[in-house]
Amino acid sequence: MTDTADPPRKRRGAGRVTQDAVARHVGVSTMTVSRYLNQPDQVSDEHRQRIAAAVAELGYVPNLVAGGLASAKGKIVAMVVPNISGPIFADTIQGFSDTLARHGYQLLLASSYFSTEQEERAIRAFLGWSPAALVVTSHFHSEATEKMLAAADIPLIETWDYQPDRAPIQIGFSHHEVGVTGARYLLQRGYQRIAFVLNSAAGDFSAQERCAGYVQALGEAGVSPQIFTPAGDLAPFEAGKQALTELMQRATPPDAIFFANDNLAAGGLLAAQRAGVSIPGDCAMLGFGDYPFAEMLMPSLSTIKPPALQIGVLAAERVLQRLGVIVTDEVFQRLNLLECRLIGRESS
Amino acid sequence: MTDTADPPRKRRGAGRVTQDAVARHVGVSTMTVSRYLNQPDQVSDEHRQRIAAAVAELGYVPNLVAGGLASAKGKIVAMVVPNISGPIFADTIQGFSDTLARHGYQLLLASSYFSTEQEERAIRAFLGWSPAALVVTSHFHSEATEKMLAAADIPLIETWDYQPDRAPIQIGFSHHEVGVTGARYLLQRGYQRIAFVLNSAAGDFSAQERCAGYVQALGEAGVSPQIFTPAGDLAPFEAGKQALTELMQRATPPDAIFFANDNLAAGGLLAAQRAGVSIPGDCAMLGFGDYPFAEMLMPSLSTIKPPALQIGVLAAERVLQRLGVIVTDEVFQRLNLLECRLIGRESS
DNA sequence: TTGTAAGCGTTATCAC
DNA sequence: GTGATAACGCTTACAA
Repeated sequence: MTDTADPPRKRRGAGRVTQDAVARHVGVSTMTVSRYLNQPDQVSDEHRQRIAAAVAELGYVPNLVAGGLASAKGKIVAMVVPNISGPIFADTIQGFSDTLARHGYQLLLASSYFSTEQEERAIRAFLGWSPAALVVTSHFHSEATEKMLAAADIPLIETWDYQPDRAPIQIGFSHHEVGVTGARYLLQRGYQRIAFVLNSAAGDFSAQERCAGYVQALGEAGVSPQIFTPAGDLAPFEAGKQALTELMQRATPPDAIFFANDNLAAGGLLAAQRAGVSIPGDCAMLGFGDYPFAEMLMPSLSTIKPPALQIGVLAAERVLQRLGVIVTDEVFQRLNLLECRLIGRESS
Repeated sequence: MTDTADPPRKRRGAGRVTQDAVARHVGVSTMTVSRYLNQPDQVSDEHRQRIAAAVAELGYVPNLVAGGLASAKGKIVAMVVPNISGPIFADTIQGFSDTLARHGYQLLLASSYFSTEQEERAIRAFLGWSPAALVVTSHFHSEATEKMLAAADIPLIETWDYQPDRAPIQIGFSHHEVGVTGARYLLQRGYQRIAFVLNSAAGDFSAQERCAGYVQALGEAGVSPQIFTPAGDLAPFEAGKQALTELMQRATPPDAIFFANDNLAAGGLLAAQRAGVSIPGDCAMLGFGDYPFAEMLMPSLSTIKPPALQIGVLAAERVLQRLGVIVTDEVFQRLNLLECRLIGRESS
């Protein structure tokens, strides 16, 4: 005998196969089935096999909502990124999601479009699902968000940023260092009049940090910086065109340009070709981001590649460590400073 | 007086502010608070205001997990895509996520990498969260997946595909039509020897459908097709280079090439420049996808743009309609055939 | 190793 | 318009 009686028809969860159904099918209590699912070691061999068979036969799918409510912690992790499309964060999301999935955790995702208000809305909604952890981008949040995060008491990770003084887990790189690296690279290759082109989006603080690094490196080499700020209302690609055109018309045009990102650089490259400026002969170019098209341009674009995928993977690993899903011997690393990689191509 | 007594210290949900706390703070029952949240119309003005104040003061965040368990339907929608990064699906995810968020629904996301097995795993995990709806890519699923989906009894949407005969909601476009459109466009512009370059990834059935459309259109015009199949182990960009090199060495080289996607075309473009083949003078080029770099290439790439963002937005809208969140007068559209747009640029 | 009992925080139902 | 009560399906705590 396996089954006992028809379960009385209930009002809600219409016909869903429950743990209880499996338990009765096998002839054990629901706790044994629950243990089979969560701590199989504590279940006898015989029960393990019979429960496995029943699960398959009945097509039982554990109700994670009920489990989450009972245990006050669901196997779900929430992430807020500025945007999903766009060349920057997609790899981070991908790495994060895949690593989580491998360990049975699911990803709850929303985008903020660099608005702390939208971020706040997303986080408020997320917290309702009692996620096991929360991952955000950068350290810039609204006051209400900070309050919620403090009250939530779950692992919090800030990515694409590195603020050692802040409490959350930090996973990112130094934009300042990127500026230094790029500038030194151009200096080493013999360029003397190196300009920096800022992003047209005024809110891009990271770009300004990269610029500061550039200024420092040039200062150390005794070279005077030359910063170009595009009109704020232009799309980056157009802003890059504008920058190149205006810079090359100056009395002493630069012999190298460090663009705040690859979109700007691509615009610059195109404008250069149209204007008959030889790259890198007349002027070298360096971007940031290693967007997918960087190697497809003519000439291919030298750039600095941020560890986008690695940030996502590491964020997931730190989350899983904090949750005890992954166990390591090492001390837990709250601060994770990753490195960018300079990729020299034809444009420099 | 507002508060009554300290809530007894419970074992689990450590210190979380509950609906009950809000109710006691105001002096009503939890049901009134619940109604305030879900059907505010049924709550008196006075209570509405006092509850609103209490919610703000206490920092109450509704526990959606508990709500989901009680009502057997959470405000969460699950989506499986082949990949998150990559130029194809990111826009769809973005549009889907944003539209959902605007209506208070959250996105649960996973990627399948075109593996029905991984898709099955993701869907199994998702169903545990009783999502309000499920969105997948294409109609190709494992048997077990089909069974689960049938049993789940929630709105199911298949995107980036269009199979009128299948039961789920369909949102996509006709790849065959894309092939026809592209070929006719090239014919109209006077090209006579038009080649088609397939994708190097053998599993790309959509590309083969586009190719079939190309063959049909050429047949109707009395032109014989010329299909090039790259080596299967090459990355698309490299495959494109190979294709161009070999095609241009033939006795009668093509005067136009229709590439299965923009990555292939970009490779072809680069190889052409290196080989001194003038584009579009010696040979025109047409791609598919309108990847971000298409307009940045030299010459800029003519291509066919799929409605990626629109697919995502429409998927969300259909979900929300089916759930009754959005109400329209029109009859519900189960079949949604969208159109691609041909973007003529310098390469043709 | 297994079972019993008591919640987890919300909503459906029905009564007032 | 409001409230009492009983689920929702699972896990924690404790007992055997």
